[in-house]
Amino acid sequence: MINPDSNTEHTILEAAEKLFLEKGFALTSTTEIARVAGCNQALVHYYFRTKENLFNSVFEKKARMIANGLFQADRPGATFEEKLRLKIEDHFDMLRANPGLPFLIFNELLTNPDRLKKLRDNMLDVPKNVILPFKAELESEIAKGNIRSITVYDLLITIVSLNVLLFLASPILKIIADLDQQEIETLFDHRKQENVIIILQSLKNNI
Amino acid sequence: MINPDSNTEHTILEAAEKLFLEKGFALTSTTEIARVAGCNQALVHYYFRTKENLFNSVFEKKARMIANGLFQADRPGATFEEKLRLKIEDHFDMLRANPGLPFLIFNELLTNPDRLKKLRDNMLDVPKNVILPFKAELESEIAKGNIRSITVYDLLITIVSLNVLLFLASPILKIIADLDQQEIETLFDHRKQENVIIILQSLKNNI
DNA sequence: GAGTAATTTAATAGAGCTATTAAATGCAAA
DNA sequence: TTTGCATTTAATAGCTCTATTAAATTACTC
Repeated sequence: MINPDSNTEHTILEAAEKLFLEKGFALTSTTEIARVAGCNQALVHYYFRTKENLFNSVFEKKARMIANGLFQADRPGATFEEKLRLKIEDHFDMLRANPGLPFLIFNELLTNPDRLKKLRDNMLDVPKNVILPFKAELESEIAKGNIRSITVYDLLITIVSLNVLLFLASPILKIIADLDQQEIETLFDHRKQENVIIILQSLKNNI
Repeated sequence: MINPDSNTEHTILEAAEKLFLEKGFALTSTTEIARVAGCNQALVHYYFRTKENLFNSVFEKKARMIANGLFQADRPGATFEEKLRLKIEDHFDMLRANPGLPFLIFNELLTNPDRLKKLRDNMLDVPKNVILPFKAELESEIAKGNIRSITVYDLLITIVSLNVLLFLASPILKIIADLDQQEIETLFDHRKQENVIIILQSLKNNI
């Protein structure tokens, strides 16, 4: 075929992505990846040499996607409240489109300190590009007395906590509470609005 | 020694607990447990027969602890707000005393469906004993117009999200934001209060 | 169609893991 | 001191996994 973006390579990457997202790095074998991709196990190594390389391809692809999700196009005319609502909802939608991602990230970063340190070094520009502009807007609102005093880091931790834990826990919730896929989707719709309400209400100024 | 609660067995259990909490079931080998416990690898199997048994011993011990944490002694005189505050703080303190627990639970329940189903069957009485009494109080407050309309499940999801994700993410936060242990402890103190504020504010009725 | 390079396969080396076994050691009562 | 039982050790069977290799097959070029 002489590589018109080698279909096999792509198939392997997709199989790996599916399995890594389901079970993490350690519990996924190259043999299983090959089985899902419908090819010989040696081919996985032929295209990616090591399992580690293959994992990094998946991981970096996903990390890039998250980063893109954070660099949202800004809505210039909107009020702060409207901007914040959209930020929360965009973050929520990104997670909903990639529900296995929180598990993968937590699992790998917590069990593999090297990966964590490498990530930190690749992330050095995030504060400047993502956090600082938002920080300025937040502090302006606080100065105007529109919202209570809070750091941008606290607000971010709150958004991430409410949005991420839902997707992390939803496979467990699904079994424990015996929900079908339809009910899970309904829950997601509902929690998206609930998370917005919680955060907006929690910022109100009670002088 | 003829077993005055076999010290070796206990040492192995502690080593296993430490390692399982750090790295989960799959990444912890009985060889490594033996190394940390300072004994021969075969001894791990002599006392617990299988790695699975050993893991269950650790897991059940922790699960029992969590359950005890949920069955709080009630404060009969307190207002609903005060009771809720204490519930959030107790939950937070339990996690703080066992910061590795959320990782262990998520990791094992998400990668091992059997364990999840077994847990569900052991948990059938939790709704009745823990949720229902709280549900009654919550609905009474809503009826009185003291707080906005919300289900007890939403409130619980919010509490768990805010409290759990902090401890799940703190090892990552520690590296990314380059915090020392003192700064982490300060962050925990602060977030405990912040989580209470967020939840109480989010329940306010805005008629 | 021959030749060449890319792709795919089967086979396996080498490492690590769990669990078992048989033998060695420690201890306490008879 | 011997006997019996609990504990500990060394050795290893049997398995799975990653990665490599050499050989086979396919695709493309001339």
